[in-house]
Amino acid sequence: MSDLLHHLNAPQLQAVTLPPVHALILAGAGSGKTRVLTTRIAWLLATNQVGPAALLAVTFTNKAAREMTARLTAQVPINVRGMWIGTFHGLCNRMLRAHYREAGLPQTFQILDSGDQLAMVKRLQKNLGMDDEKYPPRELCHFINAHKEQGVRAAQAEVYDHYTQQRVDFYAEYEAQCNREGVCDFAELLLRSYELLQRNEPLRTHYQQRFKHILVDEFQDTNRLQYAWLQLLAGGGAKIFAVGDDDQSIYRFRGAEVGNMRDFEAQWCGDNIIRLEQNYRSHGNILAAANAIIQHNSDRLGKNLWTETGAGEPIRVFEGYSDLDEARFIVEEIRSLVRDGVPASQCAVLYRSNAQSRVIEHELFTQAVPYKVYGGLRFFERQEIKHALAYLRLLGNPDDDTAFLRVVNFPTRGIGARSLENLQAAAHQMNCSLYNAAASLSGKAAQTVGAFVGLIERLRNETAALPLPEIIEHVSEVSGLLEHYRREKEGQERLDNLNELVSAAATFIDAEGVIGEHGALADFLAHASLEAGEHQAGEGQEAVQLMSVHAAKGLEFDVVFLSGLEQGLFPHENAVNEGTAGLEEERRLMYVAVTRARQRLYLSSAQSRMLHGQTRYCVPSPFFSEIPGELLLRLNHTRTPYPASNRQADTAGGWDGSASTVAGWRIGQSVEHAKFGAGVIVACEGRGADARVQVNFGGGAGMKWLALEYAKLTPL
DNA sequence: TGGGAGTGCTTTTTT
DNA sequence: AGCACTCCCA
Repeated sequence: MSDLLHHLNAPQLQAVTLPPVHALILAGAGSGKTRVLTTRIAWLLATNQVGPAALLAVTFTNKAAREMTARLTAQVPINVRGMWIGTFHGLCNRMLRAHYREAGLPQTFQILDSGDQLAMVKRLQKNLGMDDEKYPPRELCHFINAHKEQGVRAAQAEVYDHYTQQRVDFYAEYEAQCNREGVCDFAELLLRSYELLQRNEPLRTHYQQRFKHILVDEFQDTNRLQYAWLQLLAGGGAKIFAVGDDDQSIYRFRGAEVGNMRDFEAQWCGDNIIRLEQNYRSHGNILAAANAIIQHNSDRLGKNLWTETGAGEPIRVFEGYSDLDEARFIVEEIRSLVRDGVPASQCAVLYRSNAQSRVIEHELFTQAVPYKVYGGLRFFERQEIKHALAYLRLLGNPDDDTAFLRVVNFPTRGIGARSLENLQAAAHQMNCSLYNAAASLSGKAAQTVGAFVGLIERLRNETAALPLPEIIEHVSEVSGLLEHYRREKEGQERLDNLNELVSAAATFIDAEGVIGEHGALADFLAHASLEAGEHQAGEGQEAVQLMSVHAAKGLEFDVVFLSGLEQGLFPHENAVNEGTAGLEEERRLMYVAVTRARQRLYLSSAQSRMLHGQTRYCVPSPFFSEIPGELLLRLNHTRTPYPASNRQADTAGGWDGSASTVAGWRIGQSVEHAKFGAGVIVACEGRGADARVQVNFGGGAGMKWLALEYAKLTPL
């Protein structure tokens, strides 16, 4: 037990050993947040205050949940299998599986991932004859999800004009269709679990009495519904131990409400606020920069990171002539760092948007530096995997129209669009699933679709007694999936992945044991939806790590390159257009990025950048000026420009009629305007009296078109 | 049915 | 520029 608490600092110790009270732990970057959370759990168990069943610990990602479980197992000799440790979605899924009847769900209900949801929306839209240009499917998905995340059902949704009326009506249709098919989207898992607890008094009392301690990770990322769910569960006296950092709230765009922290502070936790401000990760200069940046935000709960480590190196700043030049600089630095013994995997290149990775990847590739890119397609999102899973879903739940349509004609079985239209019409009329409507078809479609239904029936019978991995093998073979990919020219990788799916199922069985009386299939499918699997990147390998700033949250590296620090890119212009709230979130993102670095931080920008197929001329990010100058070491202009011949140089008179010079002004030139201040010319147009230039004045005035005849510009 | 051409979009992302 | 998606034709 003393071992448990031995290495904690004073505030950490205080947090870990709090009596049973609601508490908010404000944990700065690198302050030992996860450690405090798991040690708190371990301490509660080790001191016999509660048993494992009385604890609920919730995270946002499966990775975080796994890490917590692993650390806990190392700290206390306890079987964590029965404990409620998991993601919000995972725990809600667990609750709904356990009480599917009370929740009004079929026992084998399937989970729609975002892609499935989008497909469902498109299909429904078509069936309802809804204009998909006026009502873009993605926007409808967002509309539905946003409502669910606010706890609002279609019946309660506010309608203020025809446009919302249409969307609310659609939301109602969507709900009805999900219920017919017996499927839940992600937000539905949460909302339905919440409603179940709210409406079902015995169940609510059961869980309220069972859980004595509720521990929440990354509390700043909770949305309204998640917060309400926690409050409901804690309604019977359980104590909420919430760990979070309002300065690292970077998911506002997907519904996270930092306001939950304030509310929790005001309504729940009273004076039980503990700040973890000692940082064990970064050198002093890096922390000083981070603190200086975040101080420009308003309405913070307030926190100041400090470290016992020395100031360390200055922050290196580089301004490239172009994105290519910037990339070349980064890769040269990395090569020299690696020569000096820094592991490549301890070098990370971060960027605001994924599109920026291309140039850097290209340069790394050219210089033969191994690298890994995070982000992109994940295992369970691959086409061949989704196909195989669709067959499996149909075995468990034939009413799953999304799965039905995905594979009814894959591999091709001569079932064309006409047949499917007829089938959908029939299903609509009979108010039943496509699968069940198949029998009512006539003509050729009756044969082809009938054969497909026969195939599914046959597969279901043949696999009834098989273990899960063998079910998957059998279904992949008999459905023709394997044969299809064997014939395909580039099919080997897909075959490998299907093999991998079989292994994944075997691993799953071993790890989880067979849960649920209906066998492992439904559990495995839920697992596949809830945990889409690893991104391509493999951790720990000797490769430079490339990722977006968002993806870097929670990670740390010896050396961090933060690239593309330009007005409009970081902070992103879309965010800036959202006003102060948008800009402040960008600033938090900047804060997250900076605090990823342990020893050395590079901040780089480019004067011109290829974006959406066009060269853009850029002004350095306003975030530069928020860092005290004495922390910075400017490396600019110590090198010669990257040879222009390596990319076509700007020549006067663009092919599309635009110009790169006009009346003596040229793109890229720095200018000063009496009213707007300093800026850079980013575009030229017209001639004579019509001559205009577009100038980027950065944070102050933004982009402006100026008529040269009137505007008073002076070269800088 | 499948591929080739044409069109439009483009911040961040977990479950 | 690059990618996803749609549409149309052989």
